[in-house]
Amino acid sequence: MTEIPKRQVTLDEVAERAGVSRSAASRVINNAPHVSKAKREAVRRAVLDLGYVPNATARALATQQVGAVVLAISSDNPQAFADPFFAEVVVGISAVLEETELELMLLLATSARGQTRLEQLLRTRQTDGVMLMSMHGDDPLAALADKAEVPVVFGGCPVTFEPRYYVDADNRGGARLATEHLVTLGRTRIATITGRMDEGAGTARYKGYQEALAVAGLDAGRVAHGDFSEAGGSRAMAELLAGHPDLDAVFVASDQMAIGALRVLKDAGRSVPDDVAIVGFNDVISARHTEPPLTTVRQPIQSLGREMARMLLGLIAGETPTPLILPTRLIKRSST
Amino acid sequence: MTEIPKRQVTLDEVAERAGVSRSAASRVINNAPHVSKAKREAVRRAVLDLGYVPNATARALATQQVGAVVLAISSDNPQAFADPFFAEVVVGISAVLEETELELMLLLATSARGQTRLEQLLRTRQTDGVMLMSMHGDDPLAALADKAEVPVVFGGCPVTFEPRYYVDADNRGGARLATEHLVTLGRTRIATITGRMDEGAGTARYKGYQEALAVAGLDAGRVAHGDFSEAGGSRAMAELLAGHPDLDAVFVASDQMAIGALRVLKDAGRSVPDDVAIVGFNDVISARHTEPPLTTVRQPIQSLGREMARMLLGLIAGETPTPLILPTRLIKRSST
DNA sequence: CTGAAAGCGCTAACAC
DNA sequence: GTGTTAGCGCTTTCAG
Repeated sequence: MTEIPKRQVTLDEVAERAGVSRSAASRVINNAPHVSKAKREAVRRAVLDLGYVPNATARALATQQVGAVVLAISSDNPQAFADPFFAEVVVGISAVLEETELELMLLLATSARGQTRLEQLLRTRQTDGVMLMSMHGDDPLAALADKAEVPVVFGGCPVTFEPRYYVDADNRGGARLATEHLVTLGRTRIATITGRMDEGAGTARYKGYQEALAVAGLDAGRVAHGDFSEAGGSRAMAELLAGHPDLDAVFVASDQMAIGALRVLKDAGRSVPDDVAIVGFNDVISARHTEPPLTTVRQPIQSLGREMARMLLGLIAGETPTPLILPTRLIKRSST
Repeated sequence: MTEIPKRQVTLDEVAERAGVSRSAASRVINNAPHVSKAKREAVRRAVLDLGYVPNATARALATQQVGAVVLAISSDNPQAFADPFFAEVVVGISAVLEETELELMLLLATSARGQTRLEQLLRTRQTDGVMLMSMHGDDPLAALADKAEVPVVFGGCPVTFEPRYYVDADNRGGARLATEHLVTLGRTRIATITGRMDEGAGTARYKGYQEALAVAGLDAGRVAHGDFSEAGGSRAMAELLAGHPDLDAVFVASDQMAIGALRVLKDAGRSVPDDVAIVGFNDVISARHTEPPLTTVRQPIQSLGREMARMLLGLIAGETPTPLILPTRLIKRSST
């Protein structure tokens, strides 16, 4: 570990030390052509000796490229980000970005302040690109983002429109998978607890449920709406039990809600899976530890992050990527 | 929503539009003194008309302040960040930063590349400050960070040294609380599953366990080491059962590990809490859904994030904060 | 109170 | 292959 230089070492110092002009030094550092081998070496040594690291800000100002992209979560609820889901997305994004020179900035746009910040980010190109996850349907920022000059990739597809660039999990397919599984098991009175219907994931999963039942010729009328939260799942399950006491299976649009539903079922004296079979969605860690362990649909969350980052990189490089739908698959455990 | 200006609007344009000099415009925007009320107004209007937003990069170059701080997670395991713990920390940090002009950059320094990046960040003041969570004990970066010119706040206290500035949860106190609770319940053969002993949280919790047993005059010899993971918890529990079959309680240093331990106990035919009482640590969401629900020690994770951010802000402002220990408390559920 | 001028550190045309 | 010269957009002395 070399000593820590007190002040910023400038390119001029490197050039002087190496006995070359500043432009030569600059060329070497950005390994551009038109520099003799000798000077190249001299500059290299000077860089090492002096511990030179280019000033990113100055470079950004000169090149008009910021060197950073932002992951923006636009939500009306500050706690939304606490969902382990995002941590996984971030891991995926970060893995891809680590191989580039780009930094990752995180923007939790929940207050009016944050929203304004995100808006400015989109208007003024203070970032090289943004990955946006918008958590409620009528988010005006989402529409604005899709038209912004700055490259924007959506994580998940908003319910109100289809963005130019996005990557999403196959929510509809996953839901169909889950529901078909219930059908295969011989269940005939299959209910569903939906997620928020103003989120793309919520509507898509509901659609998948309907499709599967239509194909099987079964009634898709046993529906209660939740909000992806555990408490919401409990509420919806109670509602279902009251309105459709005959149900023998439930496709629940998220594991969190399934956990809530499980408790209500238990309190009502219905055994899972004997009386009622349950399938969740997401395969969060706790899905393995419920009683009984939850059959659920797994979506490749880290891949989601990775692909978002890759798509953004492509966009920045001037490519025109096409939207990407990531496959989901059924994880069978004992709740069915 | 005003129209989106195509190009960057510059300060000069604002000045021209307002009919004042650039310096005057600049002063208004940074609300510095020495500007007549009339010009102030004119500039304000021009800003609004043109939709001017200052170029952060240029400003950063001129002021030598980046306008961004970084949260760096230094770890040997890329998956470490997937722990919901971090998501919560980020929520806390973000809440504080939202009230400032500072952006948050996220650096998951897991590969050699990331490590280098973090190192450079510390050497060259390319950031206004860093919050560092170092996930393994002998991290050379941690020591380097503590001596860096850049303001650095630690999240959690490393084992090898005490940083100048850090905020941590009261791990030792929490562990003592948990263990004392077991003592109060009349348990006398109390074992522990520790976390990684190269992390501050691991050693501190172990120390708390030892202290509580010393005070009670009980034997603190029933120890197995885990690594904070669920699988590690299972392994350690099996080891404990083999070596100390007489145990009647276990203080487990994390909920994840407790979940693993619970399963092993169940497989071994020991009932919880009748045969063996269990206390975990962290109060993660899944702790509420284990069978039986887990008694655990809650630490204020979001506060941890908030306080880290506040401390960093103080440091940047030139203050000299003192380290902060956040209180923990026991959450009683049915596993004890 | 006001404006001109000199940078911040780097890149990129442009002539040689 | 080489160095000189303008900037990038903003802040900040410094005279007036």
